[in-house]
Formats: sequence, structure tokens, C-alpha cells
Amino acid sequence: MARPLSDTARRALIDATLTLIAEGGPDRVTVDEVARRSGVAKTTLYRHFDSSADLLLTALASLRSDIGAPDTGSLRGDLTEMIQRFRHLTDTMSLRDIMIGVLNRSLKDDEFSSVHQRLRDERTDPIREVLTRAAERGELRTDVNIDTAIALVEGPFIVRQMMDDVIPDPAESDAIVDLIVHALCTPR
Amino acid sequence: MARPLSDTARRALIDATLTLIAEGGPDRVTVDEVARRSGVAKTTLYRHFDSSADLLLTALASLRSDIGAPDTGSLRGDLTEMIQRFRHLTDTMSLRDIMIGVLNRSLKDDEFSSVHQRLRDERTDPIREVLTRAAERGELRTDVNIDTAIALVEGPFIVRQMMDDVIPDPAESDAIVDLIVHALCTPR
DNA sequence: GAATTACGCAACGACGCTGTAGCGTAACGG
DNA sequence: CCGTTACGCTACAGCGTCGTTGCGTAATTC
Repeated sequence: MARPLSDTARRALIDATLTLIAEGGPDRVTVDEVARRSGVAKTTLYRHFDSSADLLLTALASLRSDIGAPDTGSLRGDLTEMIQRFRHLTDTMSLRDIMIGVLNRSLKDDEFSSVHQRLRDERTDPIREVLTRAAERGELRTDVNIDTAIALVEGPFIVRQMMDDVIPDPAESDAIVDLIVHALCTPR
Repeated sequence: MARPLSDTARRALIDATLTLIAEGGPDRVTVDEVARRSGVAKTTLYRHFDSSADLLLTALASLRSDIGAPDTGSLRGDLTEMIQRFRHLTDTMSLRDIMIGVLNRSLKDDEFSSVHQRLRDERTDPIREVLTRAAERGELRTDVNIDTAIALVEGPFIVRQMMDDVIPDPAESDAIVDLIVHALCTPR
């Protein structure tokens, strides 16, 4: 062996791919454009990755939509904090384009379904964690299913983001959180 | 003038396009496939429509996601009925594929944005109507913004449908409606 | 019934994209 | 230092799609 595959080239390729994804979702990624931006030749790209799908999926694998689960001591505080973090995340990348693009591809490709599922879990898991802690504190009604509660929490925000292309401003966020907390914490 | 453009051919083309859309969203529509299914020659297609986009948008214009606004006398009843109708609608066509496909195209094409907006309004308007009536009956809390309430109502269902590819079963639907009604109708 | 014009067919050009071939150059391992 | 092999470059083949051309046929209007 004289020369191993350069890790620098691989990194440059993945970085360029990630940049394109962050800019406008997976549809923006083409091998020619990745080669151009990364400064790596297209032939070299194919020495590192089997196909354009391989490259794209590899890059997506290192993409995180995670916002973590804060612990402020109250459900309201946790949710408010998560919204804050979420807003910051969407400043970094066009999360909407990414979600929609991945979702669209997942209609015809199982590998993208897995990516969608993972990105989705990274969003819902923190909500689950926060809700579980609220339940342990006795903040939550005892008769609500956890998955139903999750859908109720994320639903309004996903609708605003995906469908309306709007991130709720603090006032609207507070109003939504108000309603959610009221629904989940006030006994019937 | 010797022979007008045949309305039969035009109808056949649009019908075939709509069938393809209903089957798997706009991405499934190609001119060759539409020509094949409709039995109309591709050349004739282009005599009736400027481009494939023209055909697609024309067909989409006659696509309704409307479920109407029931009036059962109570918010809970209305919402339950709407969910029923919605379930029936998704049996007729793969509404999820359509919404996702249109949404994906709307990222890069304003004409599809309009289609998305219209399909979206056809979903939210009935909710608005139902909520307005509930407010007039005095069922609703007076301190909730109507748009916020709409987001709260449709959110959980859109999440389940779009993200999880699941239509909530009656049990889960009832649970969600319970929470929504509780949030919107119980004073703080 | 005659002129006009849409229709069907088959083939083809154009475009954007993926993936490959050949070849000279330069970097790395032994 | 020498051999090996990745790298960059250019060009090209392949594929799916859109949109067009030319021509013979048949329908519809006057």
C-alpha cells in the first residue's frame, strides 16, 4: 500500500454536502456541486462513496436535529426553553427544507425513511423526557397517554413551521404553551 | 375553424393526472405516463397544455382537500365528525403523499406554494368555522386567539399523519379531542 | 362534400443528472 | 529512493425526463 484514501478529501466532501443540505435540503445536493464546492474532483468523490445516495446518507447521518431536554423544574419552563433552543437551531440551518426534503424522499426510499425517523426521534425524545419528569413531579394529569401528550405538544409548532413556514414569536409561543400546560396539568 | 380542441381529450388528460396524483403525489406525474394512461397522444397533450407544469397545476386546481364544517351543536361533536370525514378523505387518496409532494415543490416554485396554501386553507377554514361557532355559543374561553386555537387543534393530527404516517384510531382521536376541548373550554 | 385542423404515432433533440474512462501528476509507505 | 496508488482533469456514456418534428389519418365545421 502506497497511499491511503485521504481523510481530508472525505471530510471536505461531507462538509460540502452538509452545507448544501443546510442551505436548502437534500434536493440541492448534486455530485457536481459537491465536487465544485469541496474542491475535490468528482472522480475522487466516487472513490470514497459508492454513489450519490451513499454520500448523501452518510452526510445526513451526521446531521443532528437534537435540542436536548432542559430541566428548569417546571413543565412550562422546560417547554419554553426548548422552543428557544429550537429557534436557535432553525437559524443555523433551514430545518424546514431538510425535513420536507427528507420526508419527500422517504416516500420512495426506505433509507430516507430511517433518516426521517431518526431526525424525528431527536425532536420527540426530549419532549418525552420533559413530560416524564413532569409526571414524576406530579405536575401532569395521570390520565393522559404520554404519546398523545407528545403529539399535543409538538403539533402546533410543527404545523407552524412546516405548513406556514413561520416560527411562532415569543408571544404566540407562550400562548400555545399556556394552552398545552393547561390541557396537560389541570385535572378535568 | 374546422375542429376545436377536443374537450374529451382534455378531460382524459386531467383525469389521468389526477389519478396519478391521488396514487402517489405530484412526483408520480410524468407526461409519458399521463399520455399512456389517458390514451391521449403526448403531442395532443402539448396542444392542450403549455408544459408539464401547466398540466399538473391545472389538475391540482381541481383537487379538493375540503372536509366542510359540521354543526353538531358542540365543539367536541364537530371535531369528532371532522376527524371522521378526514379519515374518509385519506381513504380516497394518499393525501399525505400529495401534501408532502406539493410542499416539497413549493420550496422552489411559487405556483406550488399557492396550491399548498389553498389546500391548507381548505383544511383550516372548517376548523375556524367550528371554533367560531363554539365561541358564539360561549363554549370557548374568551382569552384564546383563534389562530392559536386552530394550530392547537390541527397540530396533533397533522403530526400523526405527516410525520408518523398514521391516522389516529378512534380511541386516540377521542383522547386528543379531550385534551383540546379541555384546553380551549375550561377557564384557567 | 370540401377545407381545415386536431389527433395519433414514432422518432428525435435537449437538458440535467449520475457514474466511468483514460491519463498525467504528486503524495505517501516501504 | 522507488513503487504504488490516490488525486485532478476532461471527456464521455447512460438514463429519465421534457418538449418537438413530420407525416398520415380522421373528425368537424362551413
